Amino acid sequence: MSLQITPAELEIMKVLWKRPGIGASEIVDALDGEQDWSPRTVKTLLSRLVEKGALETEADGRRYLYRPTVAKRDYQKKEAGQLIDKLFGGRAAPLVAQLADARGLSDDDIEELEALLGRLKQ
Amino acid sequence: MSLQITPAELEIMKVLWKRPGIGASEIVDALDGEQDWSPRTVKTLLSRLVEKGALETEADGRRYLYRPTVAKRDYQKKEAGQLIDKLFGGRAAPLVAQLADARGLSDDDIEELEALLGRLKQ
DNA sequence: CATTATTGACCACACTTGTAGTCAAAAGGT
DNA sequence: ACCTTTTGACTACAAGTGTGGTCAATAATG
Repeated sequence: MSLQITPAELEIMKVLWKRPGIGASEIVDALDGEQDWSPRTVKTLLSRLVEKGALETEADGRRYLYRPTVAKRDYQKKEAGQLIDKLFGGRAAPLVAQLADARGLSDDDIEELEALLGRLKQ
Repeated sequence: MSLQITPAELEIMKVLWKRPGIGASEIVDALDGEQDWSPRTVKTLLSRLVEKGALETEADGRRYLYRPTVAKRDYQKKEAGQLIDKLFGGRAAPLVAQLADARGLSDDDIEELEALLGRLKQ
């Protein structure tokens, strides 16, 4: 299962990661302000996501409730891994270095990372 | 300049970041083993990259020499930034946490990151 | 010099993606 | 019981993408 989620589809996934098990109209509402999509467009994206296996449906009368089949965390992991394989020779450290350079890590970030590294070293 | 480089095009860019200023046939050779593309395909990708402004050309007799207009480093930065904006709420630390979880940082990675954090803290 | 190989310009074509329309069934209001 | 609204199914269609072909000019080679 390759699970190729496009940027537009990802917006739908983000809504459903936050509130799994809602129907199309709630998704349209949740996207209001974020994306300016016709309800038709949202429907198409939902169908494609179901077709791709990224969402599963549960019948609820005349409509479906949608729910991600992939945890957000797993998807993030996969994407992050792909990025470092694609551009950073498979090593994470250079990526972090670029991030630091690109946008500056906040003090909070730095502390969080130090704590994380501490845990990794046991 | 939006500079949207597709995955196939990126393979060409990687070759040229390593050896800027070479011609099409050298690129085909360099890709041999990596990608199994016909020379025609490589030509098309080169044209599109030039069209997009990601490469500049220098005439060399009957052919062109190609050279990236964007440094690899800048491109990496942009991509890393896009990823964390798209999926990690704009914060770098969660990304690093996922990486650590996803593929385990090596001892070298950890050391490198600690040194980096040390520098960032002044 | 005649033939062949290489190169950029242009073209092709199927698949994906963003964005949405049509249609028919069903649900809900009056 | 009708009319309207909502929903999923199917369809559309242009732009982008992967993959490669044709063609004419030119360089290299016999």
